[in-house]
Order: sequence, then structure tokens, then C-alpha cells
Amino acid sequence: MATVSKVEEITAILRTEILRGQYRPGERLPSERDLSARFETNRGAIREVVKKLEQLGIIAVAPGGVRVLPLEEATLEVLGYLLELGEVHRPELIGQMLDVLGAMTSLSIRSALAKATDNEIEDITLIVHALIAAHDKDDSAVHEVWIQLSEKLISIHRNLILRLVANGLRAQFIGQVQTEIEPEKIRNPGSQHLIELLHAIQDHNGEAAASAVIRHFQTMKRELLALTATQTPSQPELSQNRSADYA
Amino acid sequence: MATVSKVEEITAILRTEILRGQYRPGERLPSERDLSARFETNRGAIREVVKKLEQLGIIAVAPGGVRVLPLEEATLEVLGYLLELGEVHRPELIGQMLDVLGAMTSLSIRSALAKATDNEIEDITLIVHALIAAHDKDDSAVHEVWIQLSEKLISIHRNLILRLVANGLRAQFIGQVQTEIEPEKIRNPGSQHLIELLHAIQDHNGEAAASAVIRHFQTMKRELLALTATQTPSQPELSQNRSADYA
DNA sequence: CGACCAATTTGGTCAGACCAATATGGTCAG
DNA sequence: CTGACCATATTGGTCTGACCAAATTGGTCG
Repeated sequence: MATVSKVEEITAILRTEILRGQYRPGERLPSERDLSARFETNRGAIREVVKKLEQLGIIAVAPGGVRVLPLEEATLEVLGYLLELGEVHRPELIGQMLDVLGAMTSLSIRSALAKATDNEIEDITLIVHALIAAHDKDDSAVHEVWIQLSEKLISIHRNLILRLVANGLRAQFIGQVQTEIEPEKIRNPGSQHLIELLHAIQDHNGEAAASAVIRHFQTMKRELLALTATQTPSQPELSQNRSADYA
Repeated sequence: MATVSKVEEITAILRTEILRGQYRPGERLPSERDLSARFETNRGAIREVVKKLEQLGIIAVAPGGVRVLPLEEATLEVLGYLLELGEVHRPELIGQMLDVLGAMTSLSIRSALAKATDNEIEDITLIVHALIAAHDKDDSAVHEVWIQLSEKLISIHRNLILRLVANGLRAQFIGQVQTEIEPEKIRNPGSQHLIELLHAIQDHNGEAAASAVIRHFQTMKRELLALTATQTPSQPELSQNRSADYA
């Protein structure tokens, strides 16, 4: 599996060490020369690594030394790596994710309905129908249709910021959430709300649609948390030193 | 003003050229050697530049050439630079920003109220009071109190994702929006909704609070757009080639 | 006209060097 | 003994020039 470049490897290692909390925020990282010695490579490679980590928002590089930043100053991109490490409780983080996704999707549907033409309303309606139908199949089908709906909505309201945030979130969680949590039990998690959504869309009622989406995501979250709570009795309280340092 | 490193300078120049659309998505950037010749520097510096741009999500670097990515694949961080360039209509983007911030804050208040102790309810109440009072002063005071409220809410619900997204958005817009748009006319933009928010908080009614926040931001957006529409009669339709390439 | 192959270009890596800004530790005055 | 101060060592910032492997490119051959 040497398909990744050396810089990528070293970046991954250092990123992991930092996110694991092996260096406290404010602390100095070993010098570039020391790092190049440790990883048996040249300083140029280390500099590229450092540049990437700097862009991730987890270190600050300045003459005199590279310093580790607190997690709160990081970029969204660290989420995927945090999940990968299991450094944050997955169910908790996934719950938070559903909250944020719900708020985003809610805004998306409200904005889209405010601008949508009749044809577009038609399109949306079809996708939501597909969504309801997908709930009788496997979860990946549901997931796919949600993405489809999301894309459709974004193409209507054309909110660049919303798109970038959604992109970022999706990129961080793809492959993380989907594979791990695919229990068959989470069937019809409130197709009731989806039906309400459907009606709201046909009425061009953005507020009602937004509300239905919020409630749908809340239901999903509740079911999911209940599920993981039972099947994962106890998980070690890893690295609360990092996830708990918000005042 | 030579306080920035050479790498920073070159990064800024190339970033600007790419975001301006001087290279179409998929197109190849000049080779690292050519770039180092053009900027009269060594290849190592260019490599660091390229690494940073790669992390920004606007280029993909691979053997054979560096390629420019479509804007939709970029990271949130590009927003600040886009604003800086004026490549996207500022009023439009700021409107989108208010939408997203509204959805975020709405979620934030709902989540916080679901967890808040009586003491924390008290704290929130005080801040919202300060917020209403600040509306009689200058805008920067309002802005400050909003940040204070946001911090307070995050410290209660402890949603890491929400925090990172909010951080990212705020970082992109600090200094961009605040200085430019500070018209005194946007006074009491719906302190009505703020009073509703206050009552909802005291009733521990998360849904009502979330709704009030949403409506408050919608009002702000409406007033702001009406304002800029009159005082900025016509702005050239710059770079629609980039902002319009979402299907 | 299309498939294939070789030469060129490109990114990936490497070694060693000098400069300017910072951090460090020791010294000296109070 | 404590604090300010200064020289030195350390650190990041920049530079040069070179070799390798993979991708691109353009020409050639079927």
C-alpha cells in the first residue's frame, strides 16, 4: 500500500499524534530538522507536511518553532480524521452531525421552495416519493436519494455557502458513517414526517417543509442513539482531554 | 509590507488567479519548474505553495501535472478569498451567509435549551437582553454580543461540528463584512423577534426560540438586501463563468 | 484511422547550504 | 535573590542542483 507519497504518510502520522493529544495546545512540535531525522527524510518533505497541517488549522508555524493549536481553531476537515481515530465518541458525533445536517437541509428546502418553478417542484416531489419508497429497501438506497435531493435543492437555491458546508460535511463522513452504521432496524424512521414534507412541498409551504425536515432528522437521531446505546454498552472515555477543553 | 513570507505571497497570487477563473477547471497549471521561473524562486517554495492550494481544495496535484478543480470541490476557506476578490456579488453572498448563520444559530439555541440548566438559562437571558439593548448603539456592539451569545450556546450544547462550522464561517467573514456594511439605517431590524426569542427562552421552548431566530435572520437579510439594492445600483456581472457552473 | 511505443515532461524525493528571526540561557545590575 | 539585558544557539525561510518514477505527449506503425 505504498501508493501514497511519503509526504502523505508522514502527514498522517503527525496529524494522528496531534489529534490524539500527544502534544498539548501551545506546545512546540519537534523542529523540522528533528522531524526529518525521525522520519528519515529530507527537510523539504517535512516542510510540505508542515504546510499541509498548517492549512488544516492544527498547527501554527513561525520562526522559532512550530506550535500546536487547540482543536477549536481547526478546520472542518479534521472531523473525518477525528472519526477515523475514534478519538471522539462516534454516536455522539454522529448525533451532532444529524443535527447540523438537519438544520442545513431544512434551510435548503426552505430556500429552494422560495425560488422553485413548477417544474422544479415537480422534480422535488418525485425525489421525495423515491425517498419514501427507498425506506422499504436498504439504507444505502435511502442515503443515495438523500444526496440526490440535496443536490437538487442546491441547484435551485444556488447558495454557494450552503453547498460548500454540505460538501465539507459529506466529505468528512463518507465511508465513516455509512459502513459502520447500517442496521436494518432503523426502518421507517418517521416516514410520517416525510409525508408531511411531501404535502408541504406541494403547497409551496417552505416553513412547513423546513419544519418537517427538522423533525425527520430529530427522529432519525433519536432512533440511532437509542440503537447504539443498547448495542454499545460502554466505550472508554478516550481523550476527553481534547474534546472537553472548550470553556 | 514584507512581513509575509514569499510562499504566502505566491500562494495569494496563484490563489487569486485560480479563483478569478484564469484557469478553467480541469485545466493544467504551469509546471512547478515554470512557476518557480515565473516567480523567480526555487522549486521547493513552489511545492509548498502547491501544497497549500491543494489543501484549499482548488487544485489537485499528481504526477503529470497540477490540475485546477471546480469551485464546488473547494473548502469553506475559499469563501473569504472570494469575498476579498469581489468575484461573487457581495450582497448575494452575504445574504446566503445570513441564511446559513440563521440556520446554525437556530439549531444552536434549540440544542442549548434542550440541555441548559437554570443558571445557564439565566446567562442566556442576560445576553439576549444585552443584545436588544445593543441595537440602540452601534452595529459592532451588536456583532460582539451575537458572538458572545454564540459562544455561550456552543459551550452549553457542546456540538463540535457546529462549533467548527461556525468558526469557519466567522473566520471567513471577519473583516470582510463588518467594515464594509455598517450602515446606521439597519437599526432595530426586528427586535420584535428578539423579544419573542426572550420569551421562548424563559419558557424553555426550544422550538419557539429556534423559530424566532430564523425569522430574525430573515428580517436582517431582507433589510440588508433592500439597503444594498438601493445604494449599489449596478455591479458588473463578474466571473459568472465560475459561480454559475453548478448544474 | 486507431493502437501502440518511446521520448519528454512532470511531480516526488533528496542533500547540503546560508540567512534572518526567535528562543534560550547566562550575566550583570539593582 | 530577582529582574532586565544581551550573546549565542536554534528554528523556520530560502536557495541550489540533482536523480527517480510515473504520466503525458507525439510520432510511428499496423
